Amino acid sequence: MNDESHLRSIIGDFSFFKNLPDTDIDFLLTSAVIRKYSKRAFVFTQGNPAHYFFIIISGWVKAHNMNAKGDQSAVHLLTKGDVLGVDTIFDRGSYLSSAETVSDECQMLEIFSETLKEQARISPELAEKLLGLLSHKIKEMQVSDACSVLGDSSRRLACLLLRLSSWMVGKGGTLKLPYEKSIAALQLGMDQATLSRALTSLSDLSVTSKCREITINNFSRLSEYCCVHCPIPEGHCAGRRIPSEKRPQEN
Amino acid sequence: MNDESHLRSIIGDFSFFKNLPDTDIDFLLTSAVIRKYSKRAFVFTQGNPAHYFFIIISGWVKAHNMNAKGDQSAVHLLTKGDVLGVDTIFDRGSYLSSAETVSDECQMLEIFSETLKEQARISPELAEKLLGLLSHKIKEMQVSDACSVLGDSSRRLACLLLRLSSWMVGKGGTLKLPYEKSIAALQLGMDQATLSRALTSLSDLSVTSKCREITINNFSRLSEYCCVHCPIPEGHCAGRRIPSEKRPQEN
DNA sequence: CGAGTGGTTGAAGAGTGTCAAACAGTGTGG
DNA sequence: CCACACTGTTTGACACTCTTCAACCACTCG
Repeated sequence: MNDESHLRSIIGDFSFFKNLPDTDIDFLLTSAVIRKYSKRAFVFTQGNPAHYFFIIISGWVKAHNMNAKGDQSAVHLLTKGDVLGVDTIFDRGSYLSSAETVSDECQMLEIFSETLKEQARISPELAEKLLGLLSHKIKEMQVSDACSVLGDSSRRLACLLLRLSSWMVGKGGTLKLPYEKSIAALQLGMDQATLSRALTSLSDLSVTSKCREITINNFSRLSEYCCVHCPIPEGHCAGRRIPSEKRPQEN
Repeated sequence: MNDESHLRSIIGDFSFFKNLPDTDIDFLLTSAVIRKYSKRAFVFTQGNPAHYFFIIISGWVKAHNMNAKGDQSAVHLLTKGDVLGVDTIFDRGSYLSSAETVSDECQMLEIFSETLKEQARISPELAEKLLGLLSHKIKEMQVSDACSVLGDSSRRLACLLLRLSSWMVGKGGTLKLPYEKSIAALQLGMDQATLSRALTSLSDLSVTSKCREITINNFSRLSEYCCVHCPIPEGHCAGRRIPSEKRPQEN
């Protein structure tokens, strides 16, 4: 399979390209490449000029800022279908955060920023797609902000587990944490030791763990434990599992 | 002065309308009104359908989420020139947070969402303006996220003071806090009592206060105290006052 | 004057960060 | 096969910051 048809077969999955006119897709792909990264590779670094934006094809990427002493903040974890760096194109021109892979076999679709910007000027559909994308990103930031004020560390961890398991159906199940616990601790803004203790304390809510395999026996019980304190309104957080009779209606 | 010319005289100041074609402005203003709010009025409430977006003409507005128990989170404070609710138009259709005025004499320019969306589809200039606006909002959220991990409460307060005084020139000066200290505490994610103590502790850095009048005698000294711990790269935070030759080396 | 609001201060306790040691899993090399 | 190093994680002890709750103060307004 040649590069061109390989690209096309992959992008069919991604919501970014859904409902975009073929002319837009064709034009964007003229400058697009797929690049592979190993674990702990930097995709880009804060402060550097932003020539590309990225769509994650596989793997997990940590977007973060780092101060002079190496402390990290504003850690967001992104995966398949998520987008990196669009916000730089229309405001800054340099990356505000760094992006570093935290899993093996990360693949990114990389598109030249100027191409995107150019095409957005002549395609209302692309422009609207990007507006939706940025709006969605703002929403996600608000959701993860909300998690960080949920109260104690156990509740914040519970919130993360619920969001990571939002694709799972049924009453409970086992989840493989897609990245290291120390990374999850960064994401939650707590110390690694605190996360470890928080996970232990969740055994009261029948959450058990063995290495990175975390078993949640009762999603709705966990959800009642933390989502009750969450300020995000109904229907905006996929993690929430409070049984439907307890909330008005969900879509 | 009639409504129409009054509107036009006001919007000249706002970056939102800068470099927009007259046709766009004309069309947007067909549905625009200016509304006044007294202190502690809700502009909109989380979860409600988003029919309007807002440009703040004067006053300060607190955007926040509230959980079932009344605890607030994700508090952002906005003022003249800032925009409320654009992100809802292209992603959700309902407000994710609530907006409440926190100062007297708040005036908002209110534009019907559908009008904006419609016009953005046919005007590349407007679409690009909105893309820039959303990108900028993402940046601001990242900056305020960064503030919240600056370490202890004194440093977080110092960060806020520097950002609020970023328009001031010279070595130091006196700033009138534009909203109540309890609101600032919410914004910084700390208790009101903690903020009060933090402000006292900043007297070591010759920051003094009398009610809402806060005097900072030495911006760059304050900046060295907190910005050194900040992960936001050079040139992205208006609050930073560290002379540029000093930055590279630390610790 | 009393009531109401915004802010300060004090004492006590909970929750976290820090530091350090210990442990488990993996890969390497003899 | 074991010894060893290396990394990721857990656990314990301790210090410290922040929240909580309370009383109190300063100021405004009827």
